[in-house]
Amino acid sequence: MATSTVENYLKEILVITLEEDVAKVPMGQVAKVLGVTPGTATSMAKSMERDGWIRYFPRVGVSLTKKGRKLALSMLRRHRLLETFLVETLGLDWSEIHVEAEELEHAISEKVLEKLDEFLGRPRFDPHGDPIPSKGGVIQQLASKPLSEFKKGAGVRIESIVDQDKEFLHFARKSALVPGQIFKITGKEDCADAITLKTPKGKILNLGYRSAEKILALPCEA
Amino acid sequence: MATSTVENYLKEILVITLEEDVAKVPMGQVAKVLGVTPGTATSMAKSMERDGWIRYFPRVGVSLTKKGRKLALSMLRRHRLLETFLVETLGLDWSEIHVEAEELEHAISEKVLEKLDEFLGRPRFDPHGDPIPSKGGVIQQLASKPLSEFKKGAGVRIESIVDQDKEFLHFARKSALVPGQIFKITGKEDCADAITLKTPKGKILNLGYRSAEKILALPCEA
DNA sequence: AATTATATTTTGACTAATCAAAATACTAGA
DNA sequence: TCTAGTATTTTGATTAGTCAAAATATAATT
Repeated sequence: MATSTVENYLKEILVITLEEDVAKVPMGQVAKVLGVTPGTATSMAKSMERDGWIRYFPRVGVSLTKKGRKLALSMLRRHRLLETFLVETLGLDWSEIHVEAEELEHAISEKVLEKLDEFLGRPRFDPHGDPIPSKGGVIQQLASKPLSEFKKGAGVRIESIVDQDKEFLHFARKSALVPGQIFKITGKEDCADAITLKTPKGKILNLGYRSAEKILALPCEA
Repeated sequence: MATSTVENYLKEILVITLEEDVAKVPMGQVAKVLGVTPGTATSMAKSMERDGWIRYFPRVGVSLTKKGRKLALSMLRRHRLLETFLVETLGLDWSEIHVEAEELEHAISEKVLEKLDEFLGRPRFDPHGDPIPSKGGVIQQLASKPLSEFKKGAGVRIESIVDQDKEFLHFARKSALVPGQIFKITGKEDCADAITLKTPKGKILNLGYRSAEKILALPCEA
């Protein structure tokens, strides 16, 4: 049985490998996303390797074993289903759900999760637009990319917001930068580090690259 | 901030003081309900006293401080609201909800709890019939009533014995008719003026109405 | 290649929670 | 009152998870 600390480590390692498409995650990064000192991450890596959750390559990083990946996917499923529940059923604010789900995901049993999934109508995407892994651990990977990588004139549909920062999420929602929303990229100035978006209704929006990188989108008809 | 272990100790101490109407709970009982060794309960008592959750009287027992009682009531509220949710909304089986709520109660925030309460229509009793403490920490005590007034099939928990007659008290104790004891009413014959009770262990007990009127009980799960 | 900077690991220490088993205090019966 | 039995506390040890700071390895720069 994994402790909830172990569950957190596994989930974060999975998210990094999915997002950055790397095989091994360096210890520094593990320490950073989990908010612990590097030494702590190293000692956790050792005990998690001892228990068969991960493989640990000294001075290089860690990767998930089959067993570890399975649990990590289960945690991601819990997290995203809970976020969906918190928004859809309880009406919580978008910006609050991450923290709440972070706690609940360790306490909810497989049985309750299944009931919840059924109650929610077996959703396949969470409120951020991120895919919810199936019960069997299959996760649908989207070929979405940051807004900053689209060309001028392209039509895009927002898929997800990468950043979990409360203020940024709040701003995003205020600006209709939410999953499913469609925009046209009307301007792109590399020198000015700025992108201009336009909604189908004609509303104009300006974003810096720093922000545009945090918003993933798929190409679509404008 | 209390750890979830501390939350569990507080909640169990509260439940005992409510059910048995005592001021101090002996360490042996604390150890038993929490499933730990007596030594563990003692050392927890000391550290919880240090942190102001309880008062610890060596060789006697513990009682809740104002701060401890407040948190204990909040835990009881969480627990009972969650049980209600699990039964009413997700349709879990009655026999499963306790264990599930036991885990979730430590992970759910005040904010989510309020939303859940609202979603459930602010219920005042949980599926077992136990009262749900209000947000402000007020718990409605159920008015107990004589055994003779329950219906056949009801689950009851003995609250008190009205009669002070020595012989009757002796008989009551021999028959396990003591506060806290749980029975199911398996038979009720108005004509024969008789009630049949059954303990969880299957022991059968017959009482006449004259006696049944002297025993006060609360509804509870059988 | 030598030096500097950065990332990682080690070491030693700490807290919370637990157990087993020995020691102690209390209680009830003879 | 003395003793036997029960309840409680102590003691010493263990595990998980953490930090700070020193030590070490690797990478980058001159």
